[in-house]
Amino acid sequence: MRGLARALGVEPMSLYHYAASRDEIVGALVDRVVEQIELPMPDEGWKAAIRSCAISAHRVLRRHPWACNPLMSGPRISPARLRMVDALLATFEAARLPPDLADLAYHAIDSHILGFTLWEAGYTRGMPALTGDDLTAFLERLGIDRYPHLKTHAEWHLGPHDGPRQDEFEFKLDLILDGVDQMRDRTPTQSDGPAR
Amino acid sequence: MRGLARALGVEPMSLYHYAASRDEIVGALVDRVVEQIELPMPDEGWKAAIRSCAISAHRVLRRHPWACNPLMSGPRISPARLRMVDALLATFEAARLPPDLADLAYHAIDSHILGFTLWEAGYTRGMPALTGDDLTAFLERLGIDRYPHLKTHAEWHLGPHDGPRQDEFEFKLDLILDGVDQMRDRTPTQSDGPAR
DNA sequence: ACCTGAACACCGTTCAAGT
DNA sequence: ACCTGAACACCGTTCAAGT
Repeated sequence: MRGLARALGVEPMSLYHYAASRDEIVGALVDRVVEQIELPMPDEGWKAAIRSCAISAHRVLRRHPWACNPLMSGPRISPARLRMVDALLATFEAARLPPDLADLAYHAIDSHILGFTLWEAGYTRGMPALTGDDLTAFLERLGIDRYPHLKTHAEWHLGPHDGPRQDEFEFKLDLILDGVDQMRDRTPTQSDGPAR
Repeated sequence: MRGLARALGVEPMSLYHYAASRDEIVGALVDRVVEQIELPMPDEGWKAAIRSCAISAHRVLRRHPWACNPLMSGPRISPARLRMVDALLATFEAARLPPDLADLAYHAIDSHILGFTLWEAGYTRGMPALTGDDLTAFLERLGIDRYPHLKTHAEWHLGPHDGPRQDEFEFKLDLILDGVDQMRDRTPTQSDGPAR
């Protein structure tokens, strides 16, 4: 509040003429972020549609990590958020997922988008570009020798990992999508035929 | 700080004789939480071991949701945390996962535990035991009719879901574990034989 | 060694008073 | 209508001073 007021060249209390509370302002800002997420395009198949929407959400939220916590805590009833939820559910429905599987899949995707992005933000913030020497010194200081497998893992990280690293968000996303896809094949829909 | 001091019947500044900062106290409390998580037992197979450790972590963290954010943001170098990370990596190593897959799997599990639990906490906090009538009124007020698929989904939630609901944490956890397992089978290890 | 009073630099927010 | 001064009830933290 005070910072925003200063940026606007105004006293903090003036803000309360335009917004009822800090939460209202944060909620509006979150909505501007969520608006930027590309909605799933149903004509490319449900998996590809969900996939590109999730990747878009991740890319957008990575630029605004502060928005993850407001989105996760409390019922975000912002229009953009509702629109996105509706579009995701529409995609599952068009794919003829049975409602209980659609529910599981939707929650899995939603929690992956928000949870992973927040986890990732904390992770990269915790590792502030430590170069090799600083990192080894850091590791020594906290008694890395008592954790041999962690040490091996850290040494592997420092070595030359061959080839481009797989994107971790997409890795986990595909595990979810492929798993749901397999369950969909095993659970026949009401019409009992493949979705067309 | 002030609340803790009041609970101890002491002035806030006295605390700084025992701890350097608020973060130090929070870190110590987080460690007491992480200590309660059951470590993976290697003799039951890597999948079952990781699975029961993750479920234990979820159960513990669900009782202390405030610990998720401190665990995610910043490098938690607490002993219990390091011990758990080391045990997870040891399990992947014993299963002869190639290091790049072990890295992906470990991050997927870690982000699932912390990210999902935090997501879940916000979700259940946002839905504070709304009974049917309150919820329908709430839905009407925010223009649910503009989101038809969300409306269908909400109505399904209100109806009688047949059978016991699958645990969502375990659902996503198994998607990760099974997916990693399949990738392990496709990627031969150095010794080129099945892990014994 | 252990505790505290006074103080500092922060928060979000209210309300009556200004123009 | 739009802004603000003064004030309130909060934070975490420091430091010199108490016992």
